[in-house]
Amino acid sequence: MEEQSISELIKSISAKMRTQADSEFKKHGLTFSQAQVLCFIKKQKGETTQRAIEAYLNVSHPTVVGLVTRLEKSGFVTCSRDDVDKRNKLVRLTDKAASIDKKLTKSKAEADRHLTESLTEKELSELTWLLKLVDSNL
Amino acid sequence: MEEQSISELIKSISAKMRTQADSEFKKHGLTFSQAQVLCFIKKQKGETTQRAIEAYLNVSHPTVVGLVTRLEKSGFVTCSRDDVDKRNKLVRLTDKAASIDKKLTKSKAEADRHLTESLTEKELSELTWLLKLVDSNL
DNA sequence: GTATAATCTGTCGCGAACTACATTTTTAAT
DNA sequence: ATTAAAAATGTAGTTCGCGACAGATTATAC
Repeated sequence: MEEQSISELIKSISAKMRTQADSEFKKHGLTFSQAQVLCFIKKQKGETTQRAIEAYLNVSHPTVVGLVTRLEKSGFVTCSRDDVDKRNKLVRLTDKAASIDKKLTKSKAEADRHLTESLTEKELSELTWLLKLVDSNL
Repeated sequence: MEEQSISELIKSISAKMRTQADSEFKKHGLTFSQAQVLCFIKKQKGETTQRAIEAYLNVSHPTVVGLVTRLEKSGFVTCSRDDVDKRNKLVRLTDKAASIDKKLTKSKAEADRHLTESLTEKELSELTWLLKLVDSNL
């Protein structure tokens, strides 16, 4: 209980956060990771490649394959080959995904709010800055 | 790239950290989570229950079942029923686990060091304090 | 003392993440 | 132009994490 290392702390927070976020996104038939993907595609104006998702999420490519496959199966995206560069797989939002976009943004904000509700504005910006520093050096 | 929320930051750091830690512990035939379990049992003087592991790691009980099962299979722990309270499953370190104990502690410290090498002492203690605050309010 | 509730463990099915290996396509080198 | 390297995706197999449900044991309430 008492002596938790920084690695263990981050792991613990991350796990709890994901569990709560998953439960929040379950309303829409999504997980936190899947919602991240949808929001990213939206930012890319509705179309992107798996490689770009991989770079954004900082995960390995087999992970992205799994995410996109499940999103396609549940009707949130459609996929096709890029005719210009056939290595690329284009991933596009469906109307179904576009229609819940605002709710997703709201749920994401809610997840963040819940995570940091015990912090003051100053503490939050301090924490954000420190985390970005750690992240950029990994 | 630019606007990463705090939830996404923590997720990203946690994933990278775990990947690097897993690779560090691979030398001993272990994962980061498994090493956490072994270190906890050691702190409990070599014997504990699954329930205690669950509380320490902050994970669900099916997760612990899996961890303990795999640790047993690879010979780091042995299990038996508690005769006093037959609901409890006692988990004990084997000689094999005890013999690498110091190396594990070292590897854990190394994982932490790597995670925070970009921070000053002051920043590190500030970060630790903030993370503990967030964790305790989840 | 018996019924009820709480506790601990187990199983099932799933999502997400990894590594390692393979395939296809494009780019670069010579 | 051929060959070699790089890039994007796919597959197989493993671990870790979850929720939901079930079983066995202990504690509690009455």
